[in-house]
Amino acid sequence: MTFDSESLPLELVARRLKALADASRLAVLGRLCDGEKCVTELVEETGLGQANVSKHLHILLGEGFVLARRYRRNVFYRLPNGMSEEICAIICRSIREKAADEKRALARYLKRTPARKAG
Amino acid sequence: MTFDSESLPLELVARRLKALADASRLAVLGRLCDGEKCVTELVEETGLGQANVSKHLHILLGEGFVLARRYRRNVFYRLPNGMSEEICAIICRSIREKAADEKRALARYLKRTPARKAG
DNA sequence: CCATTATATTATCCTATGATCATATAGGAA
DNA sequence: TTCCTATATGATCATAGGATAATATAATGG
Repeated sequence: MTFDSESLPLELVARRLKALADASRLAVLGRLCDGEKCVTELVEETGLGQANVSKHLHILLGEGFVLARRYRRNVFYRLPNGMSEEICAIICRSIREKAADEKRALARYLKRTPARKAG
Repeated sequence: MTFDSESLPLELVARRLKALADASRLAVLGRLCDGEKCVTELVEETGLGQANVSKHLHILLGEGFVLARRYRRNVFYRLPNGMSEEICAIICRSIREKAADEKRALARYLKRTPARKAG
């Protein structure tokens, strides 16, 4: 089956998706699209608290959405591959398609029921 | 940028991902891979409570992961397109790759430090 | 060693979310 | 209408998850 519920526990899949499904973590990943960044840079660029960023990175690291290396006092994080971009591209596309659908539906509706003055 | 944080609010993307990121909802979607099902069938096949299934379907519907049609007393739900399968395929693949990586790492480790009797 | 900087961790609070039970609504048959 | 079935909704509870502040740990320079 497509969802692999037999071979892979759904809990695992859900956990991995959950790691992505947070606006702050998406913001962090977004900043890492520019390239490797240390925690302090991510804190500055996202406006999130340091502890907060650290924890989000921990979650992302645990699910393999980022890689880390230490250099001197800094820990640099980076995107390991195209996985997260791939997923986000799908989601973004689906949101745009839905918005387009709703726009068309609204247009049809307005065509049926002639415009009236607002208020 | 790859994550589209400029053009699409990350909250929207996160919300859509959250709708997928739940084992019960993945189970429901998995059952729908066979084809259209009514709520009662989904309740039987997943073992979840009826109210529970209804609510999960509501969430999935709201984010466009399922479509619904009423026929007589039943409401039939179905998958609209390949979106969710596509995402789950990526996640499943990434989990398998991670598992394989960890297996290789363990093998290397065992090679370095010779086996000892357990306990 | 101590001081400083960078990151991680812990404790806490608050909100969001999932499960369950009970109830409401919708659709159809008698 | 009344009854039955199918689905949705509301109330409640328990738990998970995110934000923050304070503290701990790690790395380096003096």
